[in-house]
Formats: sequence, C-alpha cells, structure tokens
Amino acid sequence: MPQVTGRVPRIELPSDLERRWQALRHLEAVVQEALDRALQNEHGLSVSEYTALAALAYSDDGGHLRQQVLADAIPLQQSSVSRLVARLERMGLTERFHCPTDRRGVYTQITDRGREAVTAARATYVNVLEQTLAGISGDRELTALVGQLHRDAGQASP
Amino acid sequence: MPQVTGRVPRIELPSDLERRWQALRHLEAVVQEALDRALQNEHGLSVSEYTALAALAYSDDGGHLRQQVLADAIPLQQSSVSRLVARLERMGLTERFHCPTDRRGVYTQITDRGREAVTAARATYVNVLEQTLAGISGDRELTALVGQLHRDAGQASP
DNA sequence: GTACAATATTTGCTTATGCATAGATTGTCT
DNA sequence: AGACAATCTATGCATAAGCAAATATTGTAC
Repeated sequence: MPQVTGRVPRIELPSDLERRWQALRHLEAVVQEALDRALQNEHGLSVSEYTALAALAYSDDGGHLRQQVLADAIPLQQSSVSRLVARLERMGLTERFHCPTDRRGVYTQITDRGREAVTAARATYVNVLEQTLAGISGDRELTALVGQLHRDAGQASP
Repeated sequence: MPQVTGRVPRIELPSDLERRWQALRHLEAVVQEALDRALQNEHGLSVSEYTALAALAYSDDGGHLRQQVLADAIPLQQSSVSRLVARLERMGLTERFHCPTDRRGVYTQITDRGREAVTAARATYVNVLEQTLAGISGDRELTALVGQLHRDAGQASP
C-alpha cells in the first residue's frame, strides 16, 4: 500500500517522463485508496459505484445513461459496468430500462434513493479528496501534479 | 473501456477539483490500458510486473529490494506483492533471499534474465507511454495534465 | 425479404487484488 | 531469561475486473 512519506531506497528511473508517470500513478493510488476506504466505511460504496452514481446524477439527461457511456466515465470495461449496475440495482440506487428507440441499448436510471446516496457520499468524497491532496508532501513531481489539480482556472498551455 | 475521443453526453461534475480528479483518473486508465496491452502482448508482462522489475533494476542497492518497498513503488498491497514476486520467480526473472541481519525481511533480487526483460520491455513501455500521451486530444483538463507530464524540468510551484 | 455485418449488453471463466489472519522473527521492558 | 508488543511475509478467502463468447437487436447489401 502506497505511503506518501517515509524513507524509500533510491529508485531512480531513467527519464523525466517515467518518473512523472510513476508519480501520477502513485498519487492516483494514494488518493484512490483513501477515497475507497472512506466511501466504503461511511456509505457502503466503492469508488467505482460512487463514480457511476455521480455520473448519472450530474448528467444532463435526467439521470440516465447508457452503459457504454458509464464505462467511459468510471472508467471500466463495459462488461464490468454490466455487473456494476446490477449491484447498484440490487441496492435500490438505480434502475434499468430498455432504450425505446433501440432495444439493444439499456439505460441506467438513478433513483431518488440513489440521488440521496450521491448527495451524502459526495460530502465525504470531496472532503477526503481535498484532505488527502493537502497531505501529500512527497517529492517535487507529486507536488507539481497536486498543484496542477489545485490551479485556478486559466490557460492550459500558455 | 475509456475512450479519449468521441461524443459523450454532458456529465458536468460540480467543482473544478472533481472534474480535474476525474480527468486524472481517465488519463491514468487510458494510458495504463495501452501499456498493459503492449507489455502483455510483446513481453508477457503486466504493468505491475514490469514496474516491479523496473524498480529493482533501477534501485541503488544492486537490484534487490524488500517487498514492502516494492509495494510502495508499484503500488500494491503488501500481500499482493508477495504473490507478484512469486510469479516473477516462477518466470525466472527474480529470486528471493532472506535478509541476513533480519530474517523476517525478504529481499527480491532481479536476475540477469530479469534485467534483460526490463531492458527489452522498457523500449515498449516508453514508446507506448509517449505515443498514448501524444494521442490524448480530449478536454482542457486532460491537456493540462499531459502538459504537466511533458513540461521541462523547472520550478514546481513558482 | 434474406443473409450478413455491426452494435449493445450479458454471462462463463480466469485471475489479480484487497482484507484479515496466521506464522515467523526481532526488539523491549522488567 | 521471559513475556509481550512490534515488524515482516505468506496464505485463506472473497470479489471486482478483464477477456472471450453468447445473445439480442438493428442496419445494410443484394
């Protein structure tokens, strides 16, 4: 399990790109683990499940999306999304209905209970995300990435 | 499976931070999938396995690391590293030996074949990493992150 | 209209991973 | 020295996820 701090024997990858990519993966893992723990403990949701619910709740189509779109948003393989929405349905947080114009397609619709769950879990999510990023005090690559996440809205590449 | 391009129904997360974190996860997934495919096809290695071998090869201790250090570098749970190094050992790419001064600890030592494997696989790894990042043409958040990865070495937070 | 390719989801199967625990060794306190 | 906490790895177990194939529906070519 990744630790942000602590003495680590020197592992000096050859190029800047490799070191930075490694830093990004490390950051992702640390935050993801913190989010997963908190969401699971406080709301019984995995990050994948929360992400799916959030995508539905904040979609512009009234809370329903095709599974392939969900797969892109979570991100997950489409076959995994099939089982994910089955889980959410068992929890009563989503429902499925066939697309009326193309019965191959399936829409996953968030329920009222699902919306309540997202609202509650988002407080945890945002809080843990901010706290974890604030706690990052590793090397320069990590700090740069965190800075990128916290930057003010501005030019992407000046 | 994440696609970088293509029309996606609007999913507008409430805050900048959430949108950026989502972008980072998306970037990580796209690149990771490309790396995994390429490494698996061309060298029979997962990204985790390659990362472990690279960490060993570029460590400053002669190619051996404790499993807990590996867990931090890959990143993976310690119990998963235990099984990962068992796989690498079966492939003949690493060996294990007990730390002479503390027999609780186990060092995983990269073998000559392991070093050859890393050298060969790194060409693929770096190439696919660069190509995939170059192919990213999604939204502004993604572009900003990719720019961060490609930036020249300079001040992290000016 | 029939055959066939394309699209969208589900399901069988395998596996890497995480969690919890056990096992082994070391350090500490008295 | 003995007891007990701390550290490090391995293992039993459960599960989410990927891959490949099956299923269902739609579009296209002739």
